[in-house]
Amino acid sequence: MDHPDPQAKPYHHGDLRRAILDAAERMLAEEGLEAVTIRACARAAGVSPAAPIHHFGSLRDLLAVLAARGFGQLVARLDADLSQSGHQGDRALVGAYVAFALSAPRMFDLMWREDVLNPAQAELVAARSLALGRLQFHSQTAIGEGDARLRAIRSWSLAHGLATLLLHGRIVTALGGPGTGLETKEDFAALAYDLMFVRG
Amino acid sequence: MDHPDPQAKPYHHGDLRRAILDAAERMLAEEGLEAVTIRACARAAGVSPAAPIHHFGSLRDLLAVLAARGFGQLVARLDADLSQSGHQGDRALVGAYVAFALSAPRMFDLMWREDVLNPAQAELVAARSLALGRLQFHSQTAIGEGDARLRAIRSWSLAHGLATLLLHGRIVTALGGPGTGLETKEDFAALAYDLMFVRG
DNA sequence: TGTACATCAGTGAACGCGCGTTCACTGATGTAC
DNA sequence: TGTACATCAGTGAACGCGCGTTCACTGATGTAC
Repeated sequence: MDHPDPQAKPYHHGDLRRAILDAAERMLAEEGLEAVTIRACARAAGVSPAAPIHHFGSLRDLLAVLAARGFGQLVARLDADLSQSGHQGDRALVGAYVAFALSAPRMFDLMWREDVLNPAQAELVAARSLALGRLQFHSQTAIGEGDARLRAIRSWSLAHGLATLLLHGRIVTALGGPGTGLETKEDFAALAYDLMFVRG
Repeated sequence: MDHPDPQAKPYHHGDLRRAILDAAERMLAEEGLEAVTIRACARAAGVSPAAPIHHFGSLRDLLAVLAARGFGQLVARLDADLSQSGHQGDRALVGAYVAFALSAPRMFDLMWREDVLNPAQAELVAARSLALGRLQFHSQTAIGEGDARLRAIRSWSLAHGLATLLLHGRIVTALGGPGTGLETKEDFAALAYDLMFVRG
């Protein structure tokens, strides 16, 4: 046979870095952050435990690169949902932000878990600052009174707080429940948009 | 000598449960969550590692009881700051909530770290639901338009999001900085109150 | 006031755990000439 | 087109780590009679 045996594992993988990240992302979503270890990623990719270290340097750096992916996904979602929202940018922003958090809860959590990842990792720094710039941009596309920066802080805080509390299940427990019309996370996600219209 | 030697460590401590919690709280504040281990608490209290287990059952339960303390402290702060705030309850609430988070950042973080504590621990369940009830109460003391429950969700989300983002240092990085008038966490804490007046 | 006994509080040695990381190495690839 | 050699990608065995928890135990306290 002059063609290589397709069963034979080649010594060089070809795209191991990506394969390891894919495995990490899947394990994060399905089994949680604690399941994402150097050794588990290596097992999932079929390589030795030293291979991920070779590509990422350490677990903290691997998790940072994974979180960078998360910020990239957030940006993609914001851009897709808000491309034609016009004046209502800051309102739609809250909805899109919360929707992202609910669709990838463990990734969203990881993105803020600076105790467990290397917050100075280069890819993460780049992806995060890009995402935060986008947040600021979208929050300022609305016409309204007041300091644009204040509006940005308010939109982001509201979105982040609502997303976080929803993921903890606390809002449903404390303020929702049967008969209240607020029973599922989806009810609250839909509500996110309305929140921006509440006047104090 | 017919009085007991004050140097001699008595076999029974007298108030070991409280002493362990005190040690845990101090280590949490000074060294971070990772420093709070069964063995470290035991060392700090001068007992064997099995003693904390005897009182709390497990590390997850110990941390839950510690978080229950945190919710108690939050309630105390809210009640103190808001006792005579009149109509502006929901606005002062955001300020008080953020001030608490900034004054005890690691405790605030622990209170929401359900991956690391036992969220069903009895003391924690009681303290948390008391605190959430207080939040709801204070957010509804203001006169204003709209659904009271929506207003409560908005106030709490805004407070929680702002507190969380401030603790991550992200708002200062993204939107503040030298020359912006928003440089320190204190600047932002003062701002929390103002945020409630922004109109969209 | 004593005594017997149940219960509570804490001991200290030991176990197993899977982990991240290191190390000297080998297999494979690409490149200069 | 071939060859020499540097560089890159991955191996696999080993190390040390402090941890949470268990266990059979002992010292101390309180209570019934």
